[in-house]
Amino acid sequence: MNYTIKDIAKMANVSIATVSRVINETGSVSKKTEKKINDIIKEIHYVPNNVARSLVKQNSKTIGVVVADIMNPFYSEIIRAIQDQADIDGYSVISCNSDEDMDKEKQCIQMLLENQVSGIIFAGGRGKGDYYNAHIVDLAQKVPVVLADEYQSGDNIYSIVCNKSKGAFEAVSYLIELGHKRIAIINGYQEYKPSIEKLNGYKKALKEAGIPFKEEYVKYGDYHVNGGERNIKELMTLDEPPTAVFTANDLMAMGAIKALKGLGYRVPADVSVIGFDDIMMNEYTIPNLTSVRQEMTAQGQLAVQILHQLFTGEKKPKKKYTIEPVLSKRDSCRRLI
Amino acid sequence: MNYTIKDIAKMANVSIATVSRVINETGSVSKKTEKKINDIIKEIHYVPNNVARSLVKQNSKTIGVVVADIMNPFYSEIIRAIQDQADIDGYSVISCNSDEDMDKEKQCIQMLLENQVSGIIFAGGRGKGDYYNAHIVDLAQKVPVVLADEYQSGDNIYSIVCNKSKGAFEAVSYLIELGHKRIAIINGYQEYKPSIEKLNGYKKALKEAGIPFKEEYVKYGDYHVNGGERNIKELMTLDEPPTAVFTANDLMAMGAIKALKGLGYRVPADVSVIGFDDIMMNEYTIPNLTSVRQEMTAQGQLAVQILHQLFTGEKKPKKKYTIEPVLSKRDSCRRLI
DNA sequence: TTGAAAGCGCTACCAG
DNA sequence: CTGGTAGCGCTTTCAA
Repeated sequence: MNYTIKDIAKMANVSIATVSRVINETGSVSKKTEKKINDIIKEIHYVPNNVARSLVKQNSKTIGVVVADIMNPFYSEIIRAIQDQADIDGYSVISCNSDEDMDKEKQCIQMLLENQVSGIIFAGGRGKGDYYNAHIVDLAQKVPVVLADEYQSGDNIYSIVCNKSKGAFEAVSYLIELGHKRIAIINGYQEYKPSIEKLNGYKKALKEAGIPFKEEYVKYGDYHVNGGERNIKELMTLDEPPTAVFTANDLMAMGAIKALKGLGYRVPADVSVIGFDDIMMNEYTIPNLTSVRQEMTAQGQLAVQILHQLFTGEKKPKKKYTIEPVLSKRDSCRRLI
Repeated sequence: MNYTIKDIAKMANVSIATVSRVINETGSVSKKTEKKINDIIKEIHYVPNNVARSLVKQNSKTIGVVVADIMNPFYSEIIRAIQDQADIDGYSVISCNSDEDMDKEKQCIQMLLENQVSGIIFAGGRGKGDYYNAHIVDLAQKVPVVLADEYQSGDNIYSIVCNKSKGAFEAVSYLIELGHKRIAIINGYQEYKPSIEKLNGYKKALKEAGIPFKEEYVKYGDYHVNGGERNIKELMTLDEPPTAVFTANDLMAMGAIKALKGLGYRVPADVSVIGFDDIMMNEYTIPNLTSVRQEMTAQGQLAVQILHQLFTGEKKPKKKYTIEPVLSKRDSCRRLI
């Protein structure tokens, strides 16, 4: 059986109002009764009922999180950061997976709303354009929304974006610095906003170095290992196969490395590879993958902080935050000899 | 502003009781009023307030999950399975990370209890012995507890364990089958129950094959990459270095592979390596790691099903379920020539 | 410094 | 088939 403040009140011969006061340290209570009540609380291992509290306070102190797939290391890291920051700021988090499926995403949102979450964080993988975001704009009328790794304008919507164009630019510039001129890109879904940005960064780096852009060095994959394998194989059959390749995420980079080794190329001796996202796994692969880091931890923290600022009103958050990418140099790139 | 059943009642000119009836499909309501109410619900996008419902029903339909670290791929997979199954059975899940720290774990539990979770699932990484589990036994008086990948007796506690001894036995037997005789083990924390089981399986396999057990082939690591690296380096300095090594988890296997390559050995040509857990990452490493799979997905599903059976009373769950390990053969082992 | 009481949104029981 | 209402555990206002 679970004790309630009513039980405590009876045991201490005071009213429930007084008990509530000492639990919440609100209002004044005599030292004596305070001690008595606190002793009882300890003795019976009283656990306050957050459900009741949420109901009366009209505030659940709970944050909802929607990600594509919690098993994907990219999202695991964001979720972990969100949970840690939520812990610090005093929120619980309920999370769910959308698998980038519209219906599932709507189901997630419904579940979170039913649970009266105070705000919802969406983390990545939803850049399917305006149509896709229409329901987010609606949602934001009910509850503040934070988009991590994506931008959407609208009332009550806050965005955290990573400068992907710059990330791509730095990655490709680094390859150029290493002496590479035949640099390919295995990009993400074509016409997908992040892909466009990455392509822009890629082109800009080439342009600044005076290297002509070649359409045949541009491929599009599906962010999975297979996409990396398939595309690198095609690239290596070109008359002038690339000596370096930049991929839109790390899994495709791994696929590329795998395929290259299969074809008898050495990485990085023959071909340099650089990925995007910098998932934890990169420290374990062989060779350790050089990658563009999007600071997922910072994004997750910031997402919670934005909501917290909103709830407490202590600070008015910006509508858009930009996180600068960082190049994590490891062992998969080498100077062209 | 959020609508409540009161609003709906007013709009439909009925009592809130009637509205509640159509929402929950309980009690009889005339077709006509039912339609009227349902129309209004749709029109105003009514979202039921689960917090209020939980309070009166004394049942939150929420499950709490405590894992060591959601970023660890081993746990991500369990969490994902838990979330999927919870979705099917109609529960929300609140999860938190303990980092295998006793205080943090207790904090997690407190948070979950405050949120009135109907049951709590602990997933792995807590096999620190009876002392460590004392508070779990207490907890189980308040709420049913499921331990995934661990056993603990006690009232209201349900366990799912993987037969680790058998897993180790099969792994080592497989190496023996491939002709290896000098087989080392890089185990987990010494005196840690899973480590003891794995060592037993290892010994049993050797014994059945008539291969003498050698103490010098037994090492203990910390489940991290470094542990694998350090230990394999020591092993390779032996007069008779092993031709195959079995590690207690996959990260140590990766560390071992990395160190072996650094020392100039080829994997699997010179040394075969086999891991434990079979995390998703294994499909991406080079070579793909052969590993003992613990069916985390099945464990997560089962954990939720146990709770569900308990809540509905439709079936009395067993106190202990055993999941049989499966050897995932990949590319990191080769026949000894 | 304290208590009584209203009420958060909902379910479930009892009457009609 | 429908409505009135008690009450889930708690916070908060108003009085005392």
